[in-house]
Amino acid sequence: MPTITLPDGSTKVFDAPVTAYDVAMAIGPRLAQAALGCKINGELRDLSTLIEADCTLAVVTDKTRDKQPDPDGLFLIRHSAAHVMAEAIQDVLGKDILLAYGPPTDTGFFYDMFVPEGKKISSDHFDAINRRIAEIIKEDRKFTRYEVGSSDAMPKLKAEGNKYKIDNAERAMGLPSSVYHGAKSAPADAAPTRAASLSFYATGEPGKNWEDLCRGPHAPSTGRIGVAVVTSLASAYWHGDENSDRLIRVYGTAFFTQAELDQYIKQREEAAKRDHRVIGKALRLFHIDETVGQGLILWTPNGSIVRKELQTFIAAELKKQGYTEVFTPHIGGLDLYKTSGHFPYYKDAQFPPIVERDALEANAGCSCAELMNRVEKVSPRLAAGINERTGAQTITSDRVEQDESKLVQGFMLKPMNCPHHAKIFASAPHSYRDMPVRLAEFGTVYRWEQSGELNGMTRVRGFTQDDAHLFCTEDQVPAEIQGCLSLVKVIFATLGMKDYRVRVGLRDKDSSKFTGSPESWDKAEAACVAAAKSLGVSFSQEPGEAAFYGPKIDFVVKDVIGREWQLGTVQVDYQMANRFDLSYIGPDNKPHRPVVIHRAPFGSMERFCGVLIEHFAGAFPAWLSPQQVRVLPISEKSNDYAQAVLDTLKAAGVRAGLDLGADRIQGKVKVAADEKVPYMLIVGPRDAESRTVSVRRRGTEKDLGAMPLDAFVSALKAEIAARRSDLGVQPGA
RNA sequence: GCCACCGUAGCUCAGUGGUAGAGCACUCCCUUGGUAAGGGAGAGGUCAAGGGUUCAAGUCCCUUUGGUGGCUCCA
Repeated sequence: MPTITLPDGSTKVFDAPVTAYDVAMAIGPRLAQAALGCKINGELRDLSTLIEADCTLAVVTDKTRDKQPDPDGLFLIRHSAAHVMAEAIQDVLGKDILLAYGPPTDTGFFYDMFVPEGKKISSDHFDAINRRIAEIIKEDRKFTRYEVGSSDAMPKLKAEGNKYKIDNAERAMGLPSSVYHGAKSAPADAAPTRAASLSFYATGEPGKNWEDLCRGPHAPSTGRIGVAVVTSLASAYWHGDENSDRLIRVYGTAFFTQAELDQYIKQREEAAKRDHRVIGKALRLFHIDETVGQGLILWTPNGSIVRKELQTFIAAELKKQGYTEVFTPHIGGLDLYKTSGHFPYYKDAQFPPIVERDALEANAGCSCAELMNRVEKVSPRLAAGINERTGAQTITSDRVEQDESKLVQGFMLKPMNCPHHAKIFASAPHSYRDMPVRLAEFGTVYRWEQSGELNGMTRVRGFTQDDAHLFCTEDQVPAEIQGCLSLVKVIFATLGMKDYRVRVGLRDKDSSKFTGSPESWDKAEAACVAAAKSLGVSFSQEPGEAAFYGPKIDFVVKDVIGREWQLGTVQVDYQMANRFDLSYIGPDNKPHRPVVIHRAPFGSMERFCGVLIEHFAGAFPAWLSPQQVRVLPISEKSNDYAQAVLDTLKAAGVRAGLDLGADRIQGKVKVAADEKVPYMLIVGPRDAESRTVSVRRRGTEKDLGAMPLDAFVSALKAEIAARRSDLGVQPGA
C-alpha cells in the first residue's frame, strides 16, 4: 500500500503497487501524456517503474514549472536518443560495429563504438544516419526494460560476443574483468554496487527489435525524443586508457522540438564567431606561424597593446600590494632544475635540454639513451644536500652519478619561474622584519604540450605568467593568500568578468604523500577556503587535488564553446625552501624556513588575453582597445581638420587613427564598426567651423551629436584613466 | 602523442581528372558624398611541402607539415 508524496507535499495512497505512469494518470491524464520519466526519492527512473513502497515522486516532463526545458527530461530523451542513434548506425553501417558505452552529456550524448578494420564511419554517413534516426523516432517504438538474472545474463552477453558489453556487465555485477586487462582496470573495492540482475532495453519488443544492455532510465518511446541528430566524430579510448582499444566516439544531440535544436545550432554558430582565434585573426591581435613553431604566439601590434595595458594595470596593482619586480633569463642551468625537482621528473613536459657544443662532441659516441642518462644524473654533492635538507631520500641513489666527469651539463628553457626567484631570495640575507618578500615577474616559460592539445592562445608552448613568489613566515600565510585573492577580485571586477569559478585543492588526509606538518596544512587549507569564500563566486573544495607540497586555489573560466580553462592559481609550498635551503633569521636569532606561495592569478598573458578576447567578443573597453578613437572626415574637404583632430588626440596620449580613404562616410563607419573601434569622430565642414566632433560610440546606431573637441578629449582621458569597462563618453554628459 | 576531418590570393571561400575562380582587402581612375560599403579598371597563386599514379593532378594514392574537433596529459 504505497503512500506517494508529491513535490507539492500532497500525498496519494494506493492499495496496490502502481507504476509512475499510474500515479501521473491519477494526478491528471494530460500530465501522464506529457510524462517522460519520474524521480523516485530523487532518483531519475523510467515512467514504467513499479512502485511498491512509500516514496516521494516527481513526474518529469519536458518543462519545469517555470516553463524552462527540464534538464531531467533532456537527460531522458538524450539517453534514449543515444540508443536510437546506435541502432541507426548499425542499420546504416552493419551490426559488426560493436557498441561500448553511450551516455548523455550536458549538451547531448555520445556513443563509443568499435568500428572493425576496413570499415569506416565518417561525416559522409551523417545524412543517412540522421534519416534513419528520424524514421525510428517516427515509428514511436516503446522502450521496454527487462531484467535478466546474473546467471542468465552473462551467457546471453557472451553469446552476443561484444566484449565491451561483457565488460560493462562484469563491472555492474562487481565481477573481475574477463576481457579488460588495462592499467585502469577497476579494482574490486571500486565496484559501488553488485547488481543481482542486469537490465536491457529493447527499442520495441524484446527479441524482435534492437536492444542494448543499459542501466536506464529512458523516455517511454522513441516518438517522445522530439528531434535527434548526429553532430560529430572523435576518438576515445576504452575506459579512457590509452593502452586499451581505440573507439570511435559519435556525438549527437537531441531536443524536444526542432525549434530548440535550431536555436542550439544558431547559438553554436554565434559562439564560433566569438572564438578568440577568429577574432584574433580578424582584428590582427596575434599570429601563429608554423615556421616559428606550434603553440608559439607572435603578438602583433594590436594584441601587444592589449597585453601591455593589462600588464601595466596588473603591475600597478602589485605595486600597491608591496610586490617588488624582478627580471630573470629565459633559461637556467640543469642543476637548478635538478635542485627544484622539475628535471628530470617532468622532462616529458619540457623542451629537451640545451647541451653545450663541447659536451655534445665529447659524448659523440654515446647512444641517445646514454647521453640522456648523463644529462639526467645528479652529482653526489647535490644529491646529498637535497636529501639532508628535505629529510628524505628525495634523490634516490640510482639517480646519482659517482663519476662526475661523466655528467653532462646544460641548460633548460625554463618551465617555471620559481627556481630563479628562489635564487634571488637566497642571494641576500633576510630578517623576519623583511618578510614577506614578494618577487614579481612577467616571466616567460616554455612547456612541451602535446601537439593535439594546442589551442590558439589558450594552450601554447611558450607563455608569460603574471608570476610572483611570496616568501613568508608561517604566520603570514593566511594574509598573503587573502592578498592574492583580493588582487584577482579587483582585476576581474575591472574587466567585468563574473563568470568564473574557484577550486580549492585540499590534501587527501588518508594519504601520507605530502610534505610539511599536518598543523601547517590545516592552517593553510583553512586560509585557502576562507579566502575563496570571500570572493563571492561559486567555489568547490576538492580533497586530494592539492599539490604534494601544499594546498592550492585555482580559477577556472569557460570559453565560448563551453570548454573550461584554468587561469590562475595560488599554491602554498612547504617544500621549495627546503630544496633550495632558503632561510630567514627569526626573532630568536636562528635561521627559519620560509613558506613559499606561488601565485599567477591570471595564469598566463596568452590564455588570459584569449579568454578576454572572447569575453569582450573583441569589443574591448577604451583603455584596452588597440585603437581608441578613429577620425572619419566626411570628404577630402575636411581632411585638414581631421588631421588637426588626430594631432590633438595623439598629443593627449590617446591611441587614435584617421581614415583618409576615398570611401564615403558610410563605408568608413562600416569599417570602423567592423574593427570594433570604441569611438568614431565624424568630422565635416560644420565641425571644422565650430571645432567640434560628432561622436559615434561603438554599439550605437547613430552619432550622439556634436561636442567640443576639448571636451571629448578630457572625457575620454578620464574614462581611460578609470579603466571603465563600458563606453561612456557622450555629448552633454 | 592518438583518431577523424581539413589546408586554394592578405582575409572568407567556390572549384569531383582537361587553360586557376569570386567577394572583401590592396593600387589607380571617376565620384566630394553627414553616419554599417557609390562606380570602374588593375595587380595579386609553387592550389601547405615532397613523392607517386595518369596523355593530363588543386582534384586520386603515399609521406611530411600545420590547423580543427575529441581522447589522453597538464609540475
